Amino acid sequence: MATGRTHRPATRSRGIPEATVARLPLYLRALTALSERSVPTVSSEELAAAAGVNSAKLRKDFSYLGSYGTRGVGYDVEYLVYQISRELGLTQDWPVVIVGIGNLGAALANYGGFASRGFRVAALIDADPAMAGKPVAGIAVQHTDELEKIITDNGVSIGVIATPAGAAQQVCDRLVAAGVTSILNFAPTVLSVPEGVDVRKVDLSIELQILAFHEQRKAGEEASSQDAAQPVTPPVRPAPADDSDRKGPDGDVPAVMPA
Amino acid sequence: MATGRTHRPATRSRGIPEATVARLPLYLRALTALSERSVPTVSSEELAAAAGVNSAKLRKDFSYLGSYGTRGVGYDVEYLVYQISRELGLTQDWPVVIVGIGNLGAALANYGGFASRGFRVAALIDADPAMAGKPVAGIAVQHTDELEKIITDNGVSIGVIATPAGAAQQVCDRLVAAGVTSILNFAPTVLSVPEGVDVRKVDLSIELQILAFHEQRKAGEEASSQDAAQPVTPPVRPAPADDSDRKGPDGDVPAVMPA
DNA sequence: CAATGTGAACTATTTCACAGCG
DNA sequence: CGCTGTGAAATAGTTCACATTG
Repeated sequence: MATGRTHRPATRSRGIPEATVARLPLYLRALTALSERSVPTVSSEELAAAAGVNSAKLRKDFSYLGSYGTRGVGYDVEYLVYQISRELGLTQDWPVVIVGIGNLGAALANYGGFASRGFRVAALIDADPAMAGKPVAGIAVQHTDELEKIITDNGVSIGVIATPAGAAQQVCDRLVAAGVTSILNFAPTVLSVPEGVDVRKVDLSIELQILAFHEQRKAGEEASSQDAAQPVTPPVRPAPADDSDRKGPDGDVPAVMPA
Repeated sequence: MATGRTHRPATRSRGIPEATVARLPLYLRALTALSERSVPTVSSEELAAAAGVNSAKLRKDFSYLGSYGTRGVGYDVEYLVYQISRELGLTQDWPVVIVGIGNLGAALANYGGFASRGFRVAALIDADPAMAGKPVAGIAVQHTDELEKIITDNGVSIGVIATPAGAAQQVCDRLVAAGVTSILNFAPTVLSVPEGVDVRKVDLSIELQILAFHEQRKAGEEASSQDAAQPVTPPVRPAPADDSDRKGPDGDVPAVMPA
């Protein structure tokens, strides 16, 4: 350390903060809806409401892209759709492969929003020989053996992994070796990839667990202590010298419960 | 402003930062894997590597839960599994309903990770009368008419929306009215919910677009300008007085490009 | 004069670096 | 002596509030 720049800056991309990038698709979707209703212009207030953010944030976000609004008027819908699309790289075609055509993979292949903006399902790949040749969403599934060739031939740079967790890292490695540099991972595993490869994950059970956390809190606000049964293994302190040494998160209240 | 506390603090939950909460499921998964391999203890370094974060962050995260480690040794795997499970509310049973049993809904219903930790699919609900009674993942699909009754009878507080975008808000409203206070939304729409209801969204096309953004940047680093064809509508400036007024994001360089 | 664009203030999150404990 | 737990520093992200402008 101490060498000035750390391992990887990686946070801002081209001056555009990551948090902003993550919201651009949201704005784009709202704008597309307006465009379809032939709305010519929107104010930051209106668009922000449609995208579910507040207007100051939206204006700040847009300010990173440039000055695309008109003071006193708002933003030209069509123009902004184009600008954001371009910024996101959606004015070009992205061939995508989906690996793992189980329930989820098939659902993804059938998902309309896939094809809509710039993305095109170039191939469906599965390890099961029995799947090979079967059409899913109008595309014949190909065997994993073909993976490298498919990637190369189609110039695929984005791969979607919808395999079981056990196969994900291996598939990932092969995708990366074949030239894929962006991966969307639906398998419940942490993928390790070389520098320069982006991974985003979509994880149902993580999302549910986060909801459960907040849900539990809500319940706890009404009835202070625990309520439901505890069907899970009881808490056994590993091997402390004493017994009354657990330090709670707030302050230093010992193991004794007040209520 | 000036009134001290703003509209809603909402950020920290019970002293635990939201960012930390979002990582707890990751730690839990890594710990569970260690537990299955009968590993008794882990250091923050090892666990962090398994979870794909850095060790300082992990230790800080755990510090919000309490002091559950042993200096010089590390963390007791079993004990930590329990503590995190409890913190996340996974020591209780969460009945969940899935609304919209299309490709995606079926995939979710079949997803093993669902049932694994604390979550139980209480019902599958679909608006298509033809689906009613059909078994998906071993559970008979019920019609939307039953929604309210199902929620009430099963004490469901978490709902998963896997309907088409057009139906999502309506379904959401009904879920909330029936008592659901946490929603996991797979439909590509912004849901509006009353205060006190949590919504998390999982959105394939947003994730892809974020990847495309970074992918485009990578390509741009090698060949400076654009490369592929532009099959989308050209950029037409709405109605400015002049023509050379676009202000780029960086500094105040006019429309003229140097290279 | 309504609505953008943006410095400045504030809040959240990450990272550093090291004291302190088992 | 190795590893946790944590203040303090650094970075990132959000919100305020208002000058500016079409």
